[in-house]
Amino acid sequence: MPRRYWLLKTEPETFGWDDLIRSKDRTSMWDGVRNYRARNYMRDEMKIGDGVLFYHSNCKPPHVAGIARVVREGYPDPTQFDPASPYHDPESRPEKPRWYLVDVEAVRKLERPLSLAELKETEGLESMKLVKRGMRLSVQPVTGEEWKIVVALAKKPAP
DNA sequence: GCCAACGTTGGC
DNA sequence: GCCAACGTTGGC
Repeated sequence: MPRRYWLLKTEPETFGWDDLIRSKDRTSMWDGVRNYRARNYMRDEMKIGDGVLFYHSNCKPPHVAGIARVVREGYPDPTQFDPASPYHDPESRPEKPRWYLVDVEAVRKLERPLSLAELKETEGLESMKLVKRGMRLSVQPVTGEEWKIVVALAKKPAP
């Protein structure tokens, strides 16, 4: 089974790379995702050991900050059952949960942040979902080739 | 099941 | 702050 790769978007104001590093075991639940396609990826397709590009959105500039990995596979997002949580979903029942998540663990920070603008200009990433306009999905598959290019790009000096 | 209205995302 | 893209809602 070949390892797969993903990109997870997060707003650094809400939960950023430094928050993941400060988490116990540098690991966190990826909670609060309320989109069915993203849910399906986490519930059905993300496997232990899969690589994750940790992407900061809604900041200046938006960028990939680090590399993480999946350490626990799809299970129900507990925040959906918590009335005090902003992610509470009153229509979801514990016997038939609507929302799933995975746990991710920080692997390492990139040598330098890779801005969206730079990724857009990088050869080989033209069809990466992230660089497509209007791509809002917060959990995206990344191809092995794209992963290699991104990891190698971070080792090069900033343009 | 269609689709218009509306809300959210998120880069710019 | 703007606005394009896109998901969701709800009337029919």
